[in-house]
Amino acid sequence: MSERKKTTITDIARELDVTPSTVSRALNNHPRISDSTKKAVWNLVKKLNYQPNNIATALRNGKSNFIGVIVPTSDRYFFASVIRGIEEVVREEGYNLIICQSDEQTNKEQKNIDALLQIQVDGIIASVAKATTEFSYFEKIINQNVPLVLYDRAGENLNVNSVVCDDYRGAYNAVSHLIEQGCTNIAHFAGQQHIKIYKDRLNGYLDALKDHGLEINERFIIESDLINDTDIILGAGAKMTNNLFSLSETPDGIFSASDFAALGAIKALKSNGISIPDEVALIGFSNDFSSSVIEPGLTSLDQHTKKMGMNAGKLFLEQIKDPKKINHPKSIVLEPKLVIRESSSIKKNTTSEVFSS
Amino acid sequence: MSERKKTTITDIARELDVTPSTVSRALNNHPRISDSTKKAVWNLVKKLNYQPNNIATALRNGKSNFIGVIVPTSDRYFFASVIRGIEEVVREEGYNLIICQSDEQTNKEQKNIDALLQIQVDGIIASVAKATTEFSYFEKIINQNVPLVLYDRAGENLNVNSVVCDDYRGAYNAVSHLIEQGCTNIAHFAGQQHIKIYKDRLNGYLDALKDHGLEINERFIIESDLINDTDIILGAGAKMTNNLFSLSETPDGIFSASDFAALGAIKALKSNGISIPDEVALIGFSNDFSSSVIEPGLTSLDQHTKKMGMNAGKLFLEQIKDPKKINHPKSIVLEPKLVIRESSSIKKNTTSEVFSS
DNA sequence: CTGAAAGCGCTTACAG
DNA sequence: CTGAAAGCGCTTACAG
Repeated sequence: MSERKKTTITDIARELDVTPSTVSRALNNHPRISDSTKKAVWNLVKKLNYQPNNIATALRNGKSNFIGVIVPTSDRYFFASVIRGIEEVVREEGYNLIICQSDEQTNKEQKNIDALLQIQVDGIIASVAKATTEFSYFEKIINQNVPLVLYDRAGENLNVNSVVCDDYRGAYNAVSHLIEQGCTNIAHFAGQQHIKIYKDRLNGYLDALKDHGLEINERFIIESDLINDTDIILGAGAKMTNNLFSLSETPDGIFSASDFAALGAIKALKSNGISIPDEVALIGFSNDFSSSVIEPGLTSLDQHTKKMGMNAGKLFLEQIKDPKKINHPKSIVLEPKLVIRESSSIKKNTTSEVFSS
Repeated sequence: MSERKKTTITDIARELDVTPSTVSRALNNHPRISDSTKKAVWNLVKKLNYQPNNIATALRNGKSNFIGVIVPTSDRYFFASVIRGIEEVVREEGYNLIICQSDEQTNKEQKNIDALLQIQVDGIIASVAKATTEFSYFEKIINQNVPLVLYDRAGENLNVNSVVCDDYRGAYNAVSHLIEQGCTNIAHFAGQQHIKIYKDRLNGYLDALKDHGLEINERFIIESDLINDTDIILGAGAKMTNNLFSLSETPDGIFSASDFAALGAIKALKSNGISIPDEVALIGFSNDFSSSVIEPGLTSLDQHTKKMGMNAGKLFLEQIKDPKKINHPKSIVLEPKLVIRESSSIKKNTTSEVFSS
């Protein structure tokens, strides 16, 4: 078996009796290279199946054309969709993505950041791991003047470009919708409160209750880590639901900060013969594909994940093109869209949405 | 704003009054460097926050430590899980993954391959796009002596390492299970027959019928592209089901080569008041998360996706370590596991699996 | 229109 | 134990 033999610019130059400089320029379509040499070079390139060595170019140019993307976990539809959005935008400008998973753990997140910096990425697009409470590692990126864009979960005090959801508004609208449907005792499955998105969702919930003159019942607010493991969170959602319904006073609505916990709740309610949405209406968050699969369909908040990715990509490109702008970082805020399904359509059970999410 | 200033080995050398050679050796823990210099180097590395430049190392060593991974689409749980498996195995050996999506299209697949080769990946792990019928581009990888490992969808005549499912056996077992449950008229939602996995699934279906003395009804075999877009395939599954049930003779079982088509079928059957599994039993393929969400739960075939990824990673590492072995490529075949849920439990409706997939 | 030369940051065979 | 030198494959300012 022959060695991995790769044709180089030098090989082409030798064959054509010119210098590597000329070949390089021909390949880059430099204006002051004659058409005849360009043609000769191109022909030979085809014939020898020459592949430029990006690594060498990267070293020479100080630009790798890599963007590091950190996702807390790629097992979820949410993040896969964000990646698609990023890719669509940056691929056109010749960037390749290096995707890393932090698994929601701070130490993995830090390892990812170090690895990406060593690879000399031109920028990092990240969503902060749930466990992370302190952002010095992200400051490390900034200090090395590597463009950083955060999406969905942004560090509150980091002065960087970001694209996030208006979680407060989403929660507020969801709970208001439940109230409009006639719910008066609405429970909330909350996430860990050191994470901004979950704090915002809780606040949206609280303010919607207040603004509608409803009382807040502390026992109806259940905080948990809303872990991403689908098997576990389904069971956890069911357990929280069963706990809720062992109270003397029970809710007639649940707003869950996670779709999966809400799915577990639906399963638990059904197996206890509690009718949805008539006795209890539910709303989840994220509009995962499975919320259109379950019956009754789960009302949820679509976070425009692909759009989120595309915006993150755009912010990155802007920052690359005009590095000074970073002194005035932008935060793009997307308003989540309430996708209403059967789980919250108490009165007007008109068209049940079956085949689209 | 200061330039992106990166400390280099040369900087450290100058500061310590030694040569870059020494610093490089110290960093690589070379045995013939004194402990004192090593210590001095390490201290300065910490202090200056030195990050080795992997790009330079890659160029010098002719080894990038990148592995290119091509997935037909990362929107699906299936592939996300494979990636996890690969990553877990190869990360330990210092490899980073570059993930590309072909979106099931041959031209994107080819672009991905070219991009990966230019980036000088040390190997490529890929699953062939559905549209691809001819494998010259994969031969290009092989001709450049870049290790290639295929997973799930392998080119039939490509002589490379691969890890695949025993789709024939999985289908055979699924259909046999339906027959054991009492089904005698079993329909099949088939995929495109130029793709080996779908051909194998069809053959497993056919042979199971034959071996159990059941007749084959051509009108019960419906071929389609089983497109990955969840919204579309749900509707398509429903439509195929409605067509089936407009025939004079209707099936009492459906074996679908795709989970999503089966989900669509369940929705259609339910809205037509046809009871599952009593009147029609169903089995899907892939054991997507959503098959445990729908009610009744969809029986499906688990493909051990993470294990598939881990095996692909291992095959790659083996090949890197002993390049000669590739003359005798290995094919690891995983047996899919039938995960039985309510959709196929006609008689023995014992324990309904609710919170685990 | 093309060439000669230097350099991106690292590593390693050769020498001492 | 350490240094001087060459080179990985490319690009580009300088020169002609």
